[in-house]
Amino acid sequence: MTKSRVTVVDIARAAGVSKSTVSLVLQASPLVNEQTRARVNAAIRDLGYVYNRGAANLRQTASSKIVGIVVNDLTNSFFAELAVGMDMVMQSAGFVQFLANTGESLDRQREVIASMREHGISGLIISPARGTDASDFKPLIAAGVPVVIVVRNIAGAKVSSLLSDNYAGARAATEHLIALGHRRIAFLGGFADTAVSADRIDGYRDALAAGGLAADAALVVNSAPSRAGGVAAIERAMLIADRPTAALCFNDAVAFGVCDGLRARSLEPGRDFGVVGFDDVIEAQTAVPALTTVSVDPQGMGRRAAQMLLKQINSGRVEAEAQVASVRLVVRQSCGTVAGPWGGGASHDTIANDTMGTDRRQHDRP
Amino acid sequence: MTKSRVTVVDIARAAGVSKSTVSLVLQASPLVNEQTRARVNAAIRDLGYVYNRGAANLRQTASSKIVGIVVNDLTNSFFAELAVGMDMVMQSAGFVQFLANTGESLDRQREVIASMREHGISGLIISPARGTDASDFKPLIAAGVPVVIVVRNIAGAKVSSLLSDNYAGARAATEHLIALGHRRIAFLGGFADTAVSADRIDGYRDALAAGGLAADAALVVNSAPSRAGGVAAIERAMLIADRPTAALCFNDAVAFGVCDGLRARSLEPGRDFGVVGFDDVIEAQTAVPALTTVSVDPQGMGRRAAQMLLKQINSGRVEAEAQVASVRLVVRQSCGTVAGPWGGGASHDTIANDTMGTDRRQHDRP
DNA sequence: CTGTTAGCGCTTTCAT
DNA sequence: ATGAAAGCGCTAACAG
Repeated sequence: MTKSRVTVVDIARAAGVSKSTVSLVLQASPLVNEQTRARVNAAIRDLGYVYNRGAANLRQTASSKIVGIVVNDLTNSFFAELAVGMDMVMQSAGFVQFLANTGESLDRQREVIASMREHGISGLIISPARGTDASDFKPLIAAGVPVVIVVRNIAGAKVSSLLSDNYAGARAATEHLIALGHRRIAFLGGFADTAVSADRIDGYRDALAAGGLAADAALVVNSAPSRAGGVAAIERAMLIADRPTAALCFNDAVAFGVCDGLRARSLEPGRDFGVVGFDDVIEAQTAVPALTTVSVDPQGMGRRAAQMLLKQINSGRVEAEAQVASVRLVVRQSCGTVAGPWGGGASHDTIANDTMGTDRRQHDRP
Repeated sequence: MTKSRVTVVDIARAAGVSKSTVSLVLQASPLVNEQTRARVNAAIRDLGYVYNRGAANLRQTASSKIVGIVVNDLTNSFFAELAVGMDMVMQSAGFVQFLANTGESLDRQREVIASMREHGISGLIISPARGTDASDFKPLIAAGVPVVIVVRNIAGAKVSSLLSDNYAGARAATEHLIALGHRRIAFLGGFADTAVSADRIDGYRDALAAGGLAADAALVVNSAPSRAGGVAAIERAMLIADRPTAALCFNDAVAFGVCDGLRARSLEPGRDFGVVGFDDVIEAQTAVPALTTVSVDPQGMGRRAAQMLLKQINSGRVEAEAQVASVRLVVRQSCGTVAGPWGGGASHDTIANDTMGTDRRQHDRP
């Protein structure tokens, strides 16, 4: 019963005009008579016509209004927020987005990128899985498809990237803990083989050194960057003979886990033990009042990445512009029961509002 | 420098065959000689050919290997997990997915669905924004595009749906609190105008009635279904003259907020005050040991919804099958410091493992 | 302002 | 087992 498919020619016939006129109406061309336009639009409504972008795209030289977004762990609120930020600007720009989660699998990542290419994406934003190689983006950029790498840096990839200032954030956080009088400060969570982790640990170490504190390798404990990982990490950290009194956590999930673990030992995070999280998520800002975090505003970062991509798509130039997202240390006012030597002070105080360096080189598109 | 675009005809020329043969190779047809196939594949590799699914789809009668996923709040971990579950089965099935976040905006939802249709999705999974009307899906189903509604029921929509058993979950949770000796039990968080909220409140009320407890309207307090909302809700609840001693929370985010709020008043959730959350998220399972939750396994639900959709896409029939996802009450072992009259017992104990009703009616596709 | 004509890259009979 | 030709739904010249 349902007609096979309503096409331009159907509506052309119904409106008593030719396909081309219909096409012009569809593109809101000013070259068409008001009367005809009205008749055509009526026919479109009556017949329930839906525009076929696939066909249009085949003919047109313009790009496809589709972008791809690939993330390594959508389960992590940080990436969910990031995706939401991208979604906002992409929707506003009339784009629709493929979204794929790799779960850190390089195979899935490769498949998914290939698939997106076959579907004609005109740009890609990716937070690469661990172990991603710069060469994985070669074909894309060779084909003139702009790519924006976010969150994790890929050395040697000649594409745009947007990274948070992990070194500065970790350093500021550690200095904050030192200023509060802590001498045994742990770095908890995350895997050592990522650039993100390396940068944060560098910042942490340099702050310790600058503060005249020795770096004890035992105080750096790896774990999954999850809440469960945080619980495990703090438990291992507390086994050390000379226990830490504070910790910088790889991310917020780890920090939450550390808080859980502390409470299980009757320690109050913020009073008895200093905790600083990383990769702050919006909602968390109202949630754990005693927790200090290094905030990177994931939604804002997502929006910015999306804008970087759109700029390239619209200009037709693929660039390799490295941007660093600013990062700020947020110290929350401790609430009610929690009060002690630290954390009782400023509310949402910005300690460091950091760099936003820009280093651009661009190559023209062929 | 980069060639305009490599097409089948280019690789046909390079391999010394015709387009049709190349097409056969691409479809892994057995009708083609091993030798030719090899030459063609070599050419494909050499020229860096990428298959154009848009063009293929235009000619082909088959469906598009693209599905749409629309959620109302990706910021909520529940939906992020749901999306991850869907992503898994869609990727495995060789599909790629559009994902859009509506943020409860009906306008955005309409735009996004229209846009996805124009791009030729062959199916849609949607967690509808508040206020979505059944008629919004009419055009889709009229066109033979299968739709699966998840999480929130839309009365009168003649499409498949997958909902969790909110009534049974809320009822079991409330009965659990009653069994622990609570007499003043609040229902915290969520907006009254959603079916989800209504069902949960019904389960809560019926459990109270069955337990011989009066339903005090003051004990039901609405708030945003977020962590911040939970803090607000518990604060309002504690203003009541005859205070509650326990609460069933609209979702996990609210429950976390309630815990935050309790701690701010020096109350320990689980010992001093009974808290039950809803919409349990995987990671949370290891995270808040003292919290009882009604678990709906969002990833599993996402996988199941995706399978429902794929079944319809592959069979070419659009059905209207209502499924109810099972729900279970999980009581976690209280940890360390927390010990008291309740919650000190079983770990991950399944109190209610509920219905999985299935009611199917199907209409043939035109 | 509107109609004609010619493809975009692919699949698909139908011949060979 | 392979080739020739037609056409999917649309846009882009170019005529009128």
